[in-house]
Amino acid sequence: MLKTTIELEKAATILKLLGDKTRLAMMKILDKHDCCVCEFVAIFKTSQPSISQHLRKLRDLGLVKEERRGQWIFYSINKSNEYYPFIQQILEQLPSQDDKLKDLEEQGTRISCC
Amino acid sequence: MLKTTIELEKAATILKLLGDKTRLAMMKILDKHDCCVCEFVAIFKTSQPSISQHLRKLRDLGLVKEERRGQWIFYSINKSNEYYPFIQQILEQLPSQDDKLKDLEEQGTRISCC
DNA sequence: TTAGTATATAATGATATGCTTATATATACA
DNA sequence: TGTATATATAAGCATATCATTATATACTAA
Repeated sequence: MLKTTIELEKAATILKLLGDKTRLAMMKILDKHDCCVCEFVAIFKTSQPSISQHLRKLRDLGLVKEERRGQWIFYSINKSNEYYPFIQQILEQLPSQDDKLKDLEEQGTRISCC
Repeated sequence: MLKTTIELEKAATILKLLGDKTRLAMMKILDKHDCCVCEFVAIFKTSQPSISQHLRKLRDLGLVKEERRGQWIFYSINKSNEYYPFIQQILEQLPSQDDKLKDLEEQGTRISCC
């Protein structure tokens, strides 16, 4: 168990952000693998702008980082964020979302860009 | 670390519920002490209906239980809820809210009903 | 029974959220 | 340069959320 505590209001802000199934699944996936936007678009049944908007919210709080690699923009968990330990403890309790990525690989979608 | 995992959609629902500073503080307080509604009304700067509505949401998901004691209705954490371990790990990382209760005692407000 | 206290619920309104469509920007490549 | 691809942003809309005020219900005690 972690000893550190986190200010309650800040915790509420983070939990609210994680309290959306798309963002929560994104964070769970990102905790293990970097991903580009097109992968998320393929994984979740929603539009590209919707994915971008979710990522922006996560980025605005510093929970994820973005990095351009050529044509693509890869997102990764920001492990140096001061709230990462708090978030990680939550993510650890969630089932792996690797099956979602695996489905993409089988479809060949993941290989197309990443 | 807990071994159990929790369905992702259910986790998102719970996190969304906890993603409100009033409800999150309530849960943190309830994790240590039972409380009646009038205490919460005194602690938080909001109306009694607002408090009741927050408690209803927590109750609807089975996160808290209510118990009438005469004129008052006491709320307590529902430790037998299947998601309690998940919630507890989150609450553990938050700072104690005992100061809020202490303030009430000093004002004499807590003693009035509880 | 009546008055007072504690709590819940209903109705309403302001603001937030999350999606969609349309468009802008940046890169890759022929 | 022109076209295609990847991503971000803007605008608009439907729905959700959270507070407030008003009212209903339940219990207590005179």
